[in-house]
Amino acid sequence: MLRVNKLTDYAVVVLCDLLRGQALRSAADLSASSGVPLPTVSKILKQLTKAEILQSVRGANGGYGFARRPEVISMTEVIESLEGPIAVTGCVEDSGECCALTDQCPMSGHWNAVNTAIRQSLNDVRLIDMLPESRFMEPTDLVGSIVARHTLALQAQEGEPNR
Amino acid sequence: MLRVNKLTDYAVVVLCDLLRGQALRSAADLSASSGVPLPTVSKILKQLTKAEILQSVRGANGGYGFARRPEVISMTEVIESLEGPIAVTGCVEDSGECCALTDQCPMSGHWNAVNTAIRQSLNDVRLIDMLPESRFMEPTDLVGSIVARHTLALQAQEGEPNR
DNA sequence: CAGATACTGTACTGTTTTGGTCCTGTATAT
DNA sequence: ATATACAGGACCAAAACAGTACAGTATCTG
Ligand code: FES
Ligand code: FES
Repeated sequence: MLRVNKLTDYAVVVLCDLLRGQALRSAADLSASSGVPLPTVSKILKQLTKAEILQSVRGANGGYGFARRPEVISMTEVIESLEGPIAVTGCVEDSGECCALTDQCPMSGHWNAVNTAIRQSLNDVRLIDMLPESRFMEPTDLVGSIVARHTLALQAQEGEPNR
Repeated sequence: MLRVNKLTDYAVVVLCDLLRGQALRSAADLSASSGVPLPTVSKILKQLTKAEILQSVRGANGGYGFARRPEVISMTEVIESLEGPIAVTGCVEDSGECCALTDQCPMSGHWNAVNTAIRQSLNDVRLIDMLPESRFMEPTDLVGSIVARHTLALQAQEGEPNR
């Protein structure tokens, strides 16, 4: 049904959890507060880190935090980091394979239309759009406050507001 | 990777095949000309018929044809007919279930944002957009000619240009 | 009416993907 | 040193999927 992985689902839960709270939270901590079992949370966090959505700090008092300001993170990135490039079929370019009927296939690459359509719309949904505003203050202040808290807490280290 | 079923993939191939050719084609015929094995094609056609995208005629000289003019068929319909309602997670309304963490879930239903985003963009892609124009004439004439051929061939029977 | 054609519905099975867990290794703080 | 935490990868059970098969029904041809 055009489903997103369960892991991706969890990822958003965890990320939202991380969005309000200390800048650095351990996997165990996030597991407890989100209800997702530790090994699973761990797996997710590792992948998000590799995708440079999160950053990690090892050792005692270590944990995970956002690698950049959360409001620049789109759902495309979150989804792609958990399940690889968005490619509705094998026939979409840069996804290697083509379907078994390559030769006679009447529409080489036309799935791209569908694909880019989806990707496009996903780009417009940001991670913070998944947050229930109710738990914060006025929507208008929402972004500002999160950013403030996190960018402060993210003990400097960089900026790269890429994209 | 947010993949669509392989069956859905095939469905589009077959539908495109059906888009150029007689109005009524048997499953065997479509199988031969598309390269997709008969039992599989059959399965697909049955589902498309149930979704009222195609219509079927039983008996000798029977077969499948479009149930309505092809240019009003969106990819949303095609996809949904093959894999049920588009619902990226179990948490989307009218898809029954909610994820295991229902109670503490920090964003009840916020996947809806993603969901409608996808559905919206999919609505803008029509089946005929999947056709390789190259096999026809000028893109400008494309829609018109297909429509002409098929509406003629569709031996009247109705109109319902719904949506 | 007989026989052939072609769709309908459903059930079954092998394969692939996914979800979830665990274990070994490495980095950091106290 | 030792405890804390992340990193990476291997592993297995469960679920979803792809593909096939078959018994049933409708319709056309002659
Ligand atoms: S082989 Fe690429 S669309 Fe079918
Ligand atoms: S329980 Fe519905 S979003 Fe998690």
